[in-house]
Amino acid sequence: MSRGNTRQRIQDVALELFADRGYEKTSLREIAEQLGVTKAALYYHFKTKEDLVASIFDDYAARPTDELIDWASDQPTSLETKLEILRRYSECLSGAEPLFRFMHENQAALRDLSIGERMKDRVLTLLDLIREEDAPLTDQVRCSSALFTMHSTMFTMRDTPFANDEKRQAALEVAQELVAAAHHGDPEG
Amino acid sequence: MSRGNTRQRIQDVALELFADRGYEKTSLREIAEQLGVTKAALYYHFKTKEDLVASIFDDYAARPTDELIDWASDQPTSLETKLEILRRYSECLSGAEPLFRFMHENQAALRDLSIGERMKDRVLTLLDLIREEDAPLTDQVRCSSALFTMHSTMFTMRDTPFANDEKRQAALEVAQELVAAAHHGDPEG
DNA sequence: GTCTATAGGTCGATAGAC
DNA sequence: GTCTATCGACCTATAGAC
Repeated sequence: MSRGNTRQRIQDVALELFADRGYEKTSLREIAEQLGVTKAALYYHFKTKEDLVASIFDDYAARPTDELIDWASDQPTSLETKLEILRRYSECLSGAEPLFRFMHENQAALRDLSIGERMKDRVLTLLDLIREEDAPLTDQVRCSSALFTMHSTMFTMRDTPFANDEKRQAALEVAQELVAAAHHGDPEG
Repeated sequence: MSRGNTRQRIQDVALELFADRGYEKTSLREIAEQLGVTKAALYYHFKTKEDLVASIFDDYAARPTDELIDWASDQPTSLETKLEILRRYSECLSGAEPLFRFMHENQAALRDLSIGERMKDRVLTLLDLIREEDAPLTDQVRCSSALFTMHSTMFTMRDTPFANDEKRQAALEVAQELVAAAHHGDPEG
């Protein structure tokens, strides 16, 4: 039962409950109960509730996203690079779907926590990498819509007859199309 | 000070706090304090906290959206109709921007409340009106992305040098473009 | 319509035993 | 590492006076 992986077991149970019921409605008592331990045991591994949720963010979202940003920063700012950024970001998302859904649905709750600001920083950095600074407003909307499309498609259309990977692929396609349209001006050609 | 408009003053202050600090973090005590009354006075006008937030939703979001849906249901399902639906929905959004932002950022908190389900119903109805049922997945993503683009553009890009109406117009343009692409198949022509 | 007062409960967090 | 026991703060909601 209780080996050296307790820390990660706490993270997993916490994420499941956070994503399912929301951050504020999930109490440390519930997390502890589901694990078969007490609240005090949680406090041995994590200093605070915020510390717990931040550690989940670090391990499952911040690290992969930072790697992507690091890679992208060394690339030329061509359309191909942008499309590849989207493709890799799509992979980040699918590797941590419950976490991203959780962050998406709990923006208000996370706003004052460090994780809210840190996630926002990363999305804005990605946005800077795929859009052109002096592009017209419509093109900027296309780029931010591209990122938002990938974010939201995983959570909406949940009761469609399509598989998750199909949806992710379709969202990526639409996102790439939006960025391509923003890259060389008018999509109608 | 206390005339017959107390009910709406409560709604306004509540919405402001809900949008600013989040639903769960806003207590009835705070709302009452900001109004210069006590919690008990709030309970005279609204049976519960959920009742209060539902009344705001009814007055500022449900009613305008239902009118739009009623109108749209009597129209032919042409591309022109769809584009007009988006245009009118954009107006709904701009007429109740703080409320929609609040709902967007507090999905997890509102999920178990009636308002969560009721908003979702309306968005799905709108989605049904602008997409084709047997369209390929990519086109369905385009349509849901169109709605999401309008939703999100008001809240993201908050520190851009563009005015709110400009952004709303740009979001509408991109949304219409997405639905047009979904309507007659391939956007590349 | 608004008040005071409080019931009845949950929360995050800590101290200290084992 | 995990436990029991508890603290102080805060919450929604209600009862009843004015």
